[in-house]
Amino acid sequence: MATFQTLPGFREFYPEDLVRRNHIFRLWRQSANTFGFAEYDAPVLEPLELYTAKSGPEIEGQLFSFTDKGGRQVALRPEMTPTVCRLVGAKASALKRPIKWFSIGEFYRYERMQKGRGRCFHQFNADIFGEPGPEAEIELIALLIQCFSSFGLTEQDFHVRLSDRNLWFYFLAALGLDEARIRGVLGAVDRYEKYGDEAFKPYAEQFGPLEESHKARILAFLKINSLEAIERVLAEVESGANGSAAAGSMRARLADWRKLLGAIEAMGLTKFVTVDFGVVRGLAYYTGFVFEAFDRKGELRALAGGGRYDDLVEKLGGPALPAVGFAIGDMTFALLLEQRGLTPKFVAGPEVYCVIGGEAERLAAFGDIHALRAAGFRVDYPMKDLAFGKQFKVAAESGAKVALIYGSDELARGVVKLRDLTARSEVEVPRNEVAAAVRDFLTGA
RNA sequence: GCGGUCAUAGCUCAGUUGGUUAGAGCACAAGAUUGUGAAUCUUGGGGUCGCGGGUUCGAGUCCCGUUGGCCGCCCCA
Repeated sequence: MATFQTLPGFREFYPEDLVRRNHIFRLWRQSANTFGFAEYDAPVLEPLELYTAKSGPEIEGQLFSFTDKGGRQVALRPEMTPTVCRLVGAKASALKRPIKWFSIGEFYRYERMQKGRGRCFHQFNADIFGEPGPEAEIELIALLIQCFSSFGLTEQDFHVRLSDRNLWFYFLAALGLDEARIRGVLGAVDRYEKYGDEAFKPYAEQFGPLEESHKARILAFLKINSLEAIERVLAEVESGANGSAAAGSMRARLADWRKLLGAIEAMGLTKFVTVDFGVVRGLAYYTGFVFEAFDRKGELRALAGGGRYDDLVEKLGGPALPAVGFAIGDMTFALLLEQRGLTPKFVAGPEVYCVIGGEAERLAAFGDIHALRAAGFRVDYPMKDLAFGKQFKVAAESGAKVALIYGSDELARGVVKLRDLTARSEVEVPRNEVAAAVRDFLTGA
């Protein structure tokens, strides 16, 4: 039947699908608003260079990119971060600090579909610009947790894994590794959870095998899961040979950790946060704390990810401006809600359904219908004459709480019957009091 | 880019070693029923059997190709 198919990986939202999507967006937006974040939006189509500048030309293979009629190389946006960096960078000196922004938008990546991943998806993005200290991370991690909790998800359902690329850099530098080797090790750490020792293979191929003592210490560092564990490692580094410079940086960094974890505890959110140095996040532009949200059962791919990217605004042509942000994808998140039975089921139907006798009664009903709608009530009625029995059935199935009955008997007496569709009881009200009676009924008066 | 698996009505699926005009349930619509509800009965609309080719007297069924879905690998901003 379908001559034209939906493009592979793209989604269509029928009304019942859009109900669920809107529910998700509504609570995300509400959470961001309660945290004082301002909403923005931006174009879906951007210059290709916006993405190749940040991630290199290889990225183009994963973009919906093409040349437009003006000869411009363009791409559908695969993420929000470069765009928001441009927006903020362009007006940085005029924006009130702290800059707390969020958006909800659709993104496109030319990829093969998998569970929880398609070629188009929506993301909630929240970012704070201009705040170099952990105060920004505190606010964002709290918001991330709220974006999940507001759906009824608990610490049984998800947690936020928190790590720190700064400490990783200081630590690996103390081992005497140069920057290229450090990035190689971080790549292995990123894959370690999935592949175990295999994860170090690419490093070995590029730089030769890792020294055994180094590897043991790296694996121990990877297993850090608490503030106390960080302190133990710090003591080791301080007693190490070329550790003195790195030890100073690590000691200073520990103050940020205390501030961050202290604030999370004060908010009562400790149960949602897991210190886990196995998280480093793949891309190189993160410069400090990084975090990812996962389902507790570990069945789904990442629900959300974020971290600090202090160099990116400047790299994209703006002023030097520290930044932290995170994004939640809608596909995996919807899967989690589905698994936990937390998706809403009902389309918002009418509150009032009008049962109409015939053409003469229809004209009488129209006056009330329009007045009720103008007063803000959701009102529906059959568009063609139907048997009364059928109309009551439709009224009941519509989800309406109340039916208004416009029959010839009633109108002859100057009244309308108001039927309580739940209790199946009726009262008569004078025609000029219909709006008031409906309001009283629906508000429980 | 690679691999596995699947594709019949809006949905879930039957369909015999290849054999008449491709079926059921649900859903939708009409009627029984121009004044009162989730029931019942009757009836109806809806299919190029994903698409293309091949084998055959004959293909939903067998073969090849292709497109698409799902799952995994690579990747994951």
